[in-house]
Amino acid sequence: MTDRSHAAGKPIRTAISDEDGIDFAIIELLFFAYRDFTSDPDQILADYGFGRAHHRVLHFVNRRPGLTVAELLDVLKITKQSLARVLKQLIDTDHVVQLQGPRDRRQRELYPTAKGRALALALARPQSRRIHAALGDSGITERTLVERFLEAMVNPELRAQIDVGSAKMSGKSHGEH
Amino acid sequence: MTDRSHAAGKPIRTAISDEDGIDFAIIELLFFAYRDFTSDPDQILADYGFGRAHHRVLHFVNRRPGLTVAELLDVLKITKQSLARVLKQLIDTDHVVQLQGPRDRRQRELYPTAKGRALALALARPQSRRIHAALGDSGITERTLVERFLEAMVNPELRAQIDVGSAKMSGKSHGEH
DNA sequence: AGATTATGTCAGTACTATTGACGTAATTTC
DNA sequence: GAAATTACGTCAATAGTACTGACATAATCT
Repeated sequence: MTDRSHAAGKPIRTAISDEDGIDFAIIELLFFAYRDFTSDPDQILADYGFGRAHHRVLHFVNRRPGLTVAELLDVLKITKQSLARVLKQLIDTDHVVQLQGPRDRRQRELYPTAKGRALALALARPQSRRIHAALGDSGITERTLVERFLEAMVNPELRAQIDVGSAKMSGKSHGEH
Repeated sequence: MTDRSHAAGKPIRTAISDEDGIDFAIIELLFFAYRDFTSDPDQILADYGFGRAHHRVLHFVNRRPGLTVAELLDVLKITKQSLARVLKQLIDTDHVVQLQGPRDRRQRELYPTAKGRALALALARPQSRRIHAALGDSGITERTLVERFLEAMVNPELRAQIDVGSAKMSGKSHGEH
């Protein structure tokens, strides 16, 4: 099994480090940080028979109540078919409700129920605790620094999807002007 | 379809914000940042018929040449069966080679080939560019701040897996003393 | 009336992951 | 030296999340 016949390449024994100025340290840290960050809610979700997809839908429905199916697809960057099953389960279990769009009756505006809001909060709580602990541990007094870095990591053309201050989307939600 | 009969919960129309002091802003930013961060290499991987799992294996084999299968499983937090197919493909395509462990011949030490190293670099390049651009855009002069924050986001008991300075793991690799 | 839009749904597929079971070879323990 | 343990590989079955393509319905726009 260890034979490397048939012209296999020779093993490279030196670790990749900063060749070509690649920032492997932060690349790797992002992997570890995100891995553990998402592991928090995963255990709660398992109790409901839900997965990460449910979490993401629930999160954005709570953050932007009244968003339409099309808007949700755009934020999540998934297809209609992928969303269908997940959204249906959330509606069947009374975490999310659909309302006919007032202006356009074809649209379905999505809203959380009290149950859906409670679950969203329960899922966010351990994640928020982790963030606050991390800010404290790393001695970063200005959380703005982390916010700015993360925002700058997002594709420029997609930054419109973000509402950092949660102020832009208080009254009416989307694309109003 | 918009009937909410059978005792459905009432829609909540106010956006979740900072109730209970939950840090929704950073929670959401982490989602967006990671979504776009991983989208970079995905396109390159598609050309090889590979997925994110291949990328992760390739990354760690390059970062810690000579790690064993068991160590890799521990870092990735997946099962042997999940790794099997992915690793086999990387070996068959001559990106990774296995060598018999010198001390323990049951072990398979994993090393990148020149081909595997080249691919790892190609995958890391756009991610590194994004990170540097983000550090610049956000006006963070000290990259240490971001590193410290991300490291603090990782579960304390798992921080041993990280080698930030890529200095800890130069000569001998893993689990010494 | 006809085209377009928003949504839902069906069929088929792919990738990544899971658990459980079993086999083999090497090492360790007694 | 025999027995137990360890490291790895593999087979079978299953689940969650995603994909493409196609089609249907209702509402709106032209």
